[in-house]
Amino acid sequence: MTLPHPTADQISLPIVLAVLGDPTRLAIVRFLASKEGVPMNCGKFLDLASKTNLSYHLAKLREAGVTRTEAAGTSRLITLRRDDLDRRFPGLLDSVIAAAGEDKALPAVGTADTEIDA
Amino acid sequence: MTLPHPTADQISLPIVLAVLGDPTRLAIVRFLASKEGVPMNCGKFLDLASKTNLSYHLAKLREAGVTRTEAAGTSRLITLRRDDLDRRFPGLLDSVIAAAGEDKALPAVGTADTEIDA
DNA sequence: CCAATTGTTCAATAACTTTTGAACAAAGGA
DNA sequence: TCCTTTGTTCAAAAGTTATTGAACAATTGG
Repeated sequence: MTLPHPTADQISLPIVLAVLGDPTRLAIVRFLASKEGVPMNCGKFLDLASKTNLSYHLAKLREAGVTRTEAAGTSRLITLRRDDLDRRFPGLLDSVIAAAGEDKALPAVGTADTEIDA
Repeated sequence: MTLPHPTADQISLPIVLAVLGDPTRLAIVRFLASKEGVPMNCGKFLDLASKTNLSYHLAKLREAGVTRTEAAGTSRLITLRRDDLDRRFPGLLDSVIAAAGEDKALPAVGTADTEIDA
């Protein structure tokens, strides 16, 4: 039931970078970061990709150690592993998120549909 | 003759992250960062990959805007585009390089062969 | 129990990336 | 000029990643 997650020291920098290098996953992470503290389920990301495809990308993020996924009834709660990432790679997550904000080519985080029912 | 490089504002975050997510390219960037100021030609990276393969990876880095490549006789001078990257994505390059230093799974930068003839 | 909700798995496919060797090109020194 | 050095290009092969739809599983509410 409990899904496999790497421990903090198993998190690999190249894997984290490669995982964040995908625009869909970067958008997921930005959205998580913009709502830190608010529990997110997969459905919250449905405007970013199809349900099946989200399952794939969320698994990639989890396996890389970027997110934590916990079962909660029929839903899953997805959170950023900010503590682990900050301990392991200080400043990295913040600079990536800030950089994403600076990249005019990227869509703004938290668009219409995803905003409802916060 | 002059190879194509993106302008600073054409540099894309997801592309930079994806490019740095490859272990060979991350090693190249770490090596460049450890020798900033010292002009590097492709041959300096020959312990990281074959000549042909290096040509491929160095082109990726250049096209992403991470490095600059200038022709110099029969050689090419490769430099990190630190100024452009820092202006565009403040702190990102430094945190990636620092993170690479923290990642015990990555090989140490600047190994034997690459050290000769600095 | 039944139905709805939420998300996963599977197999197929498409698309991209990496790696390789052989052949080529340009510059510079003997 | 010829040879060496340095690096590129090309086509092929191998490997990897992303995307899709159909089928499945688990939980919860009626």
